[in-house]
Amino acid sequence: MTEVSQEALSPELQEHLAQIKRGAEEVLVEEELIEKLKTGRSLRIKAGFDPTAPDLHLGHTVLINKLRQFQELGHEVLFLIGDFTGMIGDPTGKSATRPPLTRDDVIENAKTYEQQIFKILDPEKTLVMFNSSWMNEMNSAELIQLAAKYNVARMLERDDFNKRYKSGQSIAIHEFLYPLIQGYDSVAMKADVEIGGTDQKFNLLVGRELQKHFGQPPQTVVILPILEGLDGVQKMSKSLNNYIGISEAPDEMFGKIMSISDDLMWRYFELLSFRPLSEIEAFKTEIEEGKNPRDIKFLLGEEIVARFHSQVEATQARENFIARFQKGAMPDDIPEKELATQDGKLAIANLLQQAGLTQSTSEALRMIKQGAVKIDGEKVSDNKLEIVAGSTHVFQVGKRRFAKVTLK
RNA sequence: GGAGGGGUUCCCGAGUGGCCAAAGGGAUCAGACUGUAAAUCUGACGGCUCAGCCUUCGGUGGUUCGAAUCCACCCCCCUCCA
Repeated sequence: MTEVSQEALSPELQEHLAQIKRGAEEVLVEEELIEKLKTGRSLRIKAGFDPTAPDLHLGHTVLINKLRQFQELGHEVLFLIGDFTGMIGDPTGKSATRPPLTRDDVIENAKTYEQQIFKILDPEKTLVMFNSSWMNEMNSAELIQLAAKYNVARMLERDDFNKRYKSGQSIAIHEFLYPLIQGYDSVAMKADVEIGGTDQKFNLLVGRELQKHFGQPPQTVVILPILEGLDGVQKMSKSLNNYIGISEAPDEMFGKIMSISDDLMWRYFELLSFRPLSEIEAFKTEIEEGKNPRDIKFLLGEEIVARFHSQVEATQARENFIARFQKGAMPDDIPEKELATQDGKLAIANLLQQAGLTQSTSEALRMIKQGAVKIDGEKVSDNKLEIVAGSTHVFQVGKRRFAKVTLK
């Protein structure tokens, strides 16, 4: 192994490299990356995204944050939407073949992506691409030639293929094509660097192999960890409902960050904050010396809200949080509803259900029994209470569900 | 084509004729407490005109006073053999 002497690097390059490595699980191969950086040219940074899930959450932004860092260092981001590979679906073992998206769907989803990613990325240095634009041009003979460049034994190195093969579960032939095509994308895009999560490691490495076959220098692979969801255990995902969406309202976003455990907060700081690592270490020290972790969590919440909304809204979100949960105040943006009555009155349980505060009248009755229901701040204990028409009150279920209801 | 295993309430998963709206765990929600929508503890967790009633255990149809549990057919998933 040729050891690259760190001393040979200029301080500027060292800083450059340190930034790229921040939070990254692995950089393969670092020496090659250094060589590329030394040339001083703007590198082509690839990252691939699924065409079906344009609703980004903070988990996705770990990757996007890294892309932004590259942009700040003067490189160009190639944001790839895998509309062709989306037809296959990355093999997970259980997902069936996905319904194909129409051209319009793809364009629509791409727009949604742009709206969201440009809150983080610089549009001037971002190129949005679609892999259908070269894959639709490829004919069967070419596809077979592509397939000939890889072999079954190497494919079976991939962990999930390996497990399924050993345990006798089926692997459809087309599933082998997914890593191949993703790898070929790197060839078509002439990527210098590709970024992906740990679950993508195998696919990213296939890209390197294929580039070599096609006479290109292999891309450097930067592997980022997968962000845990609000529960702190499973990965952040929409289907597990443990996510924070980047287009959520400021109060909601702030509240969700406050709901993560004190332990998980550090993980979020590491992967989501743009603060220097030294500052984050200082926070830890402060807490050890007796500072309330809540106050540090406030800083994280504000930073994230400010990124996707604004500093003003972030400050407001923090103040709202303090007012609502520490002082028990009502929010100032209570949704207003009008409900009709049959005979001039409405039972409390039905009202709560119709106002959307509970899913069913049964749930409403349970909530009353548990002491969770308030009218204008007064706790309700009578589950047969009737509200007369012509009145307006603020109804509350728990600490977070409010509605101002006018009965007609 | 043959043999076998399985489909239970949001998820996992018990339950082989009445004691089953269905154990247990997870998720979720609420209450208490607090330093926060952390942690911890307690409770709730199909629906309704709610001490009662109604609808659920892949689907349809049976047997029975009574079925998630038994029978028939059908649909779907998995494993092994060919």
